[in-house]
Amino acid sequence: MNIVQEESRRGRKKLQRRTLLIEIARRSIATKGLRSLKVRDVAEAAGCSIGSVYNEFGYFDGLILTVNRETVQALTARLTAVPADDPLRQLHGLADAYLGFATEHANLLRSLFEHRMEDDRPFPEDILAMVMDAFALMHAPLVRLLPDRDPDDVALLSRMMFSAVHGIISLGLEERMVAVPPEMLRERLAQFVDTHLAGLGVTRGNQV
Amino acid sequence: MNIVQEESRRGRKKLQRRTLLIEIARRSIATKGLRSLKVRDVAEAAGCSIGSVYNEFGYFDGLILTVNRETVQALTARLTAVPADDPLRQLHGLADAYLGFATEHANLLRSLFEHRMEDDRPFPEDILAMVMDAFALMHAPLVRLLPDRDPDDVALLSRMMFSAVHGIISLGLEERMVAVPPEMLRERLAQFVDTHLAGLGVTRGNQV
DNA sequence: ATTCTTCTTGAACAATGTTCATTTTCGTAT
DNA sequence: ATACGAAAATGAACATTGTTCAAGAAGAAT
Repeated sequence: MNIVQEESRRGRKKLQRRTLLIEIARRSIATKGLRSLKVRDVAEAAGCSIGSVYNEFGYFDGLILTVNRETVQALTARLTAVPADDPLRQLHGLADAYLGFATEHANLLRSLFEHRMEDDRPFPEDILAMVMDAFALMHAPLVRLLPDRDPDDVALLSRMMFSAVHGIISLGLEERMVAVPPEMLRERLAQFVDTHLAGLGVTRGNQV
Repeated sequence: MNIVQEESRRGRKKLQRRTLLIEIARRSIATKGLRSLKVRDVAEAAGCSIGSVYNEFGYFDGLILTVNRETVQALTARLTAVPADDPLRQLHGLADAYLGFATEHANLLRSLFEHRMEDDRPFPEDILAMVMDAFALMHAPLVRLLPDRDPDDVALLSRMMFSAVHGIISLGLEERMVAVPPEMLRERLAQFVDTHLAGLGVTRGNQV
């Protein structure tokens, strides 16, 4: 048998269906939320048996984790697409990009952060690492804005800032507990970033 | 029959068991997480039938919601216990109290924020209101620190600040995706509050 | 064509939420 | 005290959903 899956006929079909399953699951999570995702629904929608889902992902959580993995990737792609020319604008761009992604894919993002493993199965390392990396994207522009600070300090600072942004957005987007009215969220977020930067001693025109 | 439940013998027993059920559920959530809470476990631990749980709470989510309701109450109690003498110290106290509660009751707090209703049953209004109230507790001290600002502005500001704190803490406490190392969390949080206040133009000694 | 490997299937099982007819409990009226 | 009836408790039965696996189908290798 060929090692490379894409080259064998069998492998192509398998991969094709794997993609289909993921796509179906993602769509379901995005529209109806993680809680109403069911194996049988996914299998039926994909036109295959329940067992095939298990062949492909091992256990049902595996499918969810795969969707989540791709969610971080999509998020990261969006965040890294933010122009890095001006560090201050980049920070705002990052916050804004996160807000945009969270708005458009609220349920997917929730699935990423709220999904708990069954029993005490370990949470996949790679997803963890990817989320960390995404949250570290504020590091580079902050370093440029704060050249005199201890780098370790800035590293923590950037993750804190991103965590704060995450908190504001994730609570702000909950229609349930509207911490901040959605319309205002965008500008408020920008204001928040500015305020915090001001607190860090960064004033407009301070960048390298 | 007596209207007041506490006064009838039957009512006393009923209430007693209700309390027991809640206590068992809370303990289970706190130690093993929301996902592994099962009706049968709760019923068995309480020494009653499954049906009784349903008699008491209507549906299983009802029990969870009751626990969550009491979680917000406990959180609020802890937050309102923070001394209000000095507004700056109060803000730090609130952030610290939240961190303390989140550390001691990580799973309970997660249950509060992560629990999703089945299908599209509406999220209980009262819990929502209580969470909002808790998040508004930074309002009073901020008003004192920023007497010249538009009150509506300060209202939003306070909820944003609390949301930010929430984000930092909830991500920081996830062992899964350690955004900030736990040991440092406390001092970093204080630093965050200070930085943000500085950005708002508040310097030490600025309070009324 | 034959054989071997791999994948697919879906029935069966297991775990869990939910219902409800029956039984039990218990306050109240006689 | 007894009988009656409302309220509560019960748990078997059911519904839903995750999981397994023996048997069969499909594809690759020779």
